[in-house]
Amino acid sequence: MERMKGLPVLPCACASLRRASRAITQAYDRRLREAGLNTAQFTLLQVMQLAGEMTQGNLGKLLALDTTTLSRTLRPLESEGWLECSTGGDRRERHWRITSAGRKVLERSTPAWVRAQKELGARIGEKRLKAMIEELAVFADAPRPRPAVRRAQRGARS
Amino acid sequence: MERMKGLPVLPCACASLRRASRAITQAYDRRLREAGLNTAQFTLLQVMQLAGEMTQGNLGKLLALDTTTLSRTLRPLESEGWLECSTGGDRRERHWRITSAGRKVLERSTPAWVRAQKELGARIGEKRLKAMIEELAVFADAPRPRPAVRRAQRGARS
DNA sequence: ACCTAACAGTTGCATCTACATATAATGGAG
DNA sequence: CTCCATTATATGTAGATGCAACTGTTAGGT
Repeated sequence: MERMKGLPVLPCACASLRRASRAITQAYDRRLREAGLNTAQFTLLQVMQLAGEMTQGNLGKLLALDTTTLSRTLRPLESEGWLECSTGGDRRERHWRITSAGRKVLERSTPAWVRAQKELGARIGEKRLKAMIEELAVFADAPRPRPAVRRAQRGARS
Repeated sequence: MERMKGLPVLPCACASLRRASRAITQAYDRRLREAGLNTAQFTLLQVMQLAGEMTQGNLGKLLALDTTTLSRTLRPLESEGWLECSTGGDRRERHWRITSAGRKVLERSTPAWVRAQKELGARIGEKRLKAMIEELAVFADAPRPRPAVRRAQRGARS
């Protein structure tokens, strides 16, 4: 009674997630493209706007993104002058924040994002969309990056 | 009452999906790595096993993957002898199917996949995981690739 | 039969993503 | 204070992903 047909349910949770992620990303990218951004860039700006200053590592944890990935995806945004960074007391850390230019780009592209999200909400149902968003946060949090195993990896045992 | 803390809910459905997708993919990849595969490859084998022979285009629709992506991700699997393809009556099409070698690799790696999925189910709850998988199929289907707009794109109007 | 639009897949190019490894900075044990 | 494990980030390398543009094939209208 929900849908006559559609894509088959995949047995693998990960494949299901990746498929949906690709499908939705394509839809959002098409909208955001009008604003000259892709989803990854828009997300970084939006999150930095909401979260304020953050270290690169914490941003990675927040987005479940490898720090090494951020090293490269943040650089273009810095070059554009949308984000900036400075070192804190700990000189290893990079503290990132959005600039006023970045806020301007974010504002300018937000209507495209709203449109994408509204279109999705219209198809799925706003309530259902909201439920999904909240559930996804739980899933993103579920697989902790293995607290064990890591340290004894190459620690000189000899 | 659900969880004391965890990752914050993101406002963007797409960002939520992408974050969860990255997090879960990393977990599955760690398990599948023991078997010498990554999630994308395992998914292709698993789907081809379940779906039987398919054209590249239909496989793309099934997985919400661009055909051009499949052109490249399928090639290594063909080189390994895990998938094979032939042209049908329509000589444009490539009909793909899993080989017996592919089935063997799939069988060999399935325990690692089961372990990853079990671990996720243990954290989230089996019921909740199942519900999520089903809901994700609906989401993957939601954003049809805009039937209109496309054809009149570069059609010689002059 | 012919012509043209639509279609299936490939290739060029760009970005995202992550693991292994390297470098620099910190902090705790002695 | 010195040494070494840990931490934060960068770089090398490699795969996934998609769009634009291209080639070859099919089908429909004339």
